[in-house]
Amino acid sequence: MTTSPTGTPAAGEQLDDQEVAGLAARLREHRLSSRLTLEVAAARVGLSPAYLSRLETGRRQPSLPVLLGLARAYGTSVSGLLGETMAEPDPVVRGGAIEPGRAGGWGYRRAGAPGRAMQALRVHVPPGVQDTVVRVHPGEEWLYVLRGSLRLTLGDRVHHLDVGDSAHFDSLTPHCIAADSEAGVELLFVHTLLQSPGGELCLGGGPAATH
Amino acid sequence: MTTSPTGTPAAGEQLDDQEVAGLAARLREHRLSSRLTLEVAAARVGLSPAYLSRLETGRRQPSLPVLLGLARAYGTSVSGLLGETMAEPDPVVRGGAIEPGRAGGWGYRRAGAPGRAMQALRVHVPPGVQDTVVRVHPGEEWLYVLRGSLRLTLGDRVHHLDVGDSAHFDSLTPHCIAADSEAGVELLFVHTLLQSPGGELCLGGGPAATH
DNA sequence: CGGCTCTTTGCCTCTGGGGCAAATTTCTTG
DNA sequence: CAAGAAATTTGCCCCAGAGGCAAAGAGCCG
Repeated sequence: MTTSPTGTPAAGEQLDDQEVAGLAARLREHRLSSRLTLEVAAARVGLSPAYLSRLETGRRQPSLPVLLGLARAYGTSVSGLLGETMAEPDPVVRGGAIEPGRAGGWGYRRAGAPGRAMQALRVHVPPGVQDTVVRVHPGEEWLYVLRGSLRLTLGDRVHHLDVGDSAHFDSLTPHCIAADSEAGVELLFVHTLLQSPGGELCLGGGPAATH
Repeated sequence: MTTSPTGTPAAGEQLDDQEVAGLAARLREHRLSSRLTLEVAAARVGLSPAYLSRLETGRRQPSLPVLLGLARAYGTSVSGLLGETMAEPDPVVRGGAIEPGRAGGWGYRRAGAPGRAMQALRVHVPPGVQDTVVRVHPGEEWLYVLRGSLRLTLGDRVHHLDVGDSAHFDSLTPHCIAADSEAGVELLFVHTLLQSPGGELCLGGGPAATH
């Protein structure tokens, strides 16, 4: 891109140096933490050490195949290498605004864009409660068991979770939860409503354009 | 790669057609679900419609900058486009010990499925850790203190959270966290990535498919 | 200092990203 | 059904840049 061969006015592009610089750093970090030499690492991915050096110094940027190869070689994901908000060493940097979450009660609160929201609740499910039929809607759900044990049914599979375990699933999957211990179960529940970029919710049920 | 100019025996490379085919499909899927035309979408990312078409039909593969641009434009992450949902039919993640992270002494443990819009981690922040400069990005974050106490700075305000407290805020707010107790602090972290451009495509009197 | 290993840099080649414009297909309408 | 308009695909071309090789730096140790 940048400048087109024919002399294009060039469109808005530019590889967030931020992003790329990070990539370079991360690549080196990964290699070093594995105590590999450029030569060895390069061989692993099928590259020349010289080129790998350039990648790590940010003077070149890998093509997709190479990027994938690197990710695989280092046992990470591409997004990991790119520092895309994911479980990665450096990215673990966020903080939060305080919320008057009262102990024992709920720590529920909504913030930011009203459109798409993430909601978090602390729930206590008493023992006797029968399966809760849960609505299926687009989005994701995540939960973490704080106390007691939980029986989680996802689709046709039943999972058993104890303290410290967590689950992450698509809300479209039919799901229901129930306590699996005498004293019931206490858990943190976070869910989002969003997904699908354009979202078709705006086009009413209409068949939208006959085809 | 492939074959070296000088005549290299060629290293092991090959873009998992699997992966690339998926990318193409996903690109199209995203664009269509946003009801955008090649032309519009291409303009958005700064590409020519023709090229975008090629990407969506898998006859070309995007360079890194382009890939990033596309991900941003469609409100997804690169890993999303690459379908890095990673083998994970099992949505349940067991507790287990937190691994001592390398970067800055942070320790974290993924507590949810990777490659989704919502990410969950269990993090351990050691006591001495200095404030971490945090990047601001669109999305929401939520955290819950499992053990220890936390000092978090949100914008210019400093908050103090103890076990059981939680916080929920917009990721755009400059924020950073630090342990506020001897033994550091352990917390659950959940965050989402949102698409930047508000969904203005389908609301209001938009020409949405007349007919 | 002279060798040894690891990393960076100069230089060169050729692949393939990517634009433009024409061709083709698809949906509308008169 | 043909004329038109809009959207997608394809032919063609060009050059930026991926990526290899080999030589030039850096550290290290005896």
